[in-house]
Amino acid sequence: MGWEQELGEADRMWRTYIEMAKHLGSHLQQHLQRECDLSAADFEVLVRLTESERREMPVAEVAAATQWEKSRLSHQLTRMAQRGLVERVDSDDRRYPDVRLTDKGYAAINKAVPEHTEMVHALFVDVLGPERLAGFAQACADVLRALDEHRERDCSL
Amino acid sequence: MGWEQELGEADRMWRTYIEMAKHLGSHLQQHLQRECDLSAADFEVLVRLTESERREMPVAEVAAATQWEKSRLSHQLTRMAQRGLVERVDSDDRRYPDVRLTDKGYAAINKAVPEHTEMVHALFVDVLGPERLAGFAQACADVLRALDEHRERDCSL
DNA sequence: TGGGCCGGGTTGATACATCAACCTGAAAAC
DNA sequence: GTTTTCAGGTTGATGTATCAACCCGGCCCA
Repeated sequence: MGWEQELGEADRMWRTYIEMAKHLGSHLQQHLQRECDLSAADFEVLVRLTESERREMPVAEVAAATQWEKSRLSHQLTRMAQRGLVERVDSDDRRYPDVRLTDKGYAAINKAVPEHTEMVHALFVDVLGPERLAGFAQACADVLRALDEHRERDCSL
Repeated sequence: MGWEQELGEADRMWRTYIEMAKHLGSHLQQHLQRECDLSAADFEVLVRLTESERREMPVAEVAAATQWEKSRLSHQLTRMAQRGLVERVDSDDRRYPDVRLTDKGYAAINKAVPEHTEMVHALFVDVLGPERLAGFAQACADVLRALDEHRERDCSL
């Protein structure tokens, strides 16, 4: 043994971040589930669909927006369709069907978004305040950039 | 529609955080899976077990450390036991068995931790630098505190 | 001493994530 | 015009997360 007792400052800060991310995520998720009967996955798909004027878009577009694997999305859409939140509709190219938000799905997301947003503000935005929030977001952006660079290096090997 | 086009600064910053958390988490997870054949859940359990001198502790202690539900932990331990990473051993009180790190589990975690730590430094700690890291961690701690307070209010209703 | 209580653990069912294999039909190649 | 190719979608299998139901052995109490 040995290393695990010798956590430096930086590692403890990393753990603080992990703790925060875990708790914040599960809190928001549980709220969504209990109050709106939506999983985080449901919520994400529904939000993307509202970003289309016609409440309908190609599956590939949802996949691009969510950055999910195609199979994950397909399974998710099957479950959501069974629960009546969305429906698959054929488009001109029969290979690539569209997904449409049903009225039920529309009602669900319109109830969920304001509640979710309120929660995000209460637990995150308002806690940090404008300046610290900006700094925090900048830090996140920097980490994201580092991740992209790292991924590029990995691919070029 | 309407609200979804009117994202304020704060909401875009929230999304930046969500993006970062998602990418960073999945990157670390994939690395762990590919290089060490460990899931994030495996990793967490193994780390907690190394925090005991004897590589062994009561299930309840692991549950407390990870803050997992008892059933989640039980399922996880079953799978890890099947793969030979841990084993359940009876303690004096037959109701509450202990979990012990096997040699295979010990080897796995000793390979994984340094790699994981290196990755965390490369992608997070070193990207932010000492001052910004401290600010970031402080922000996380504040959000955590807000979460705790919020949860208390919820319970007292 | 022999019920019944009770806290912690396990099990089962369902939802979600991931990987690999497969299907499908439009468009390219011939 | 037939064959090939191929991007994108679906399906199945396995691992993981969560909830509810159940089990079990020590403890309390009569």
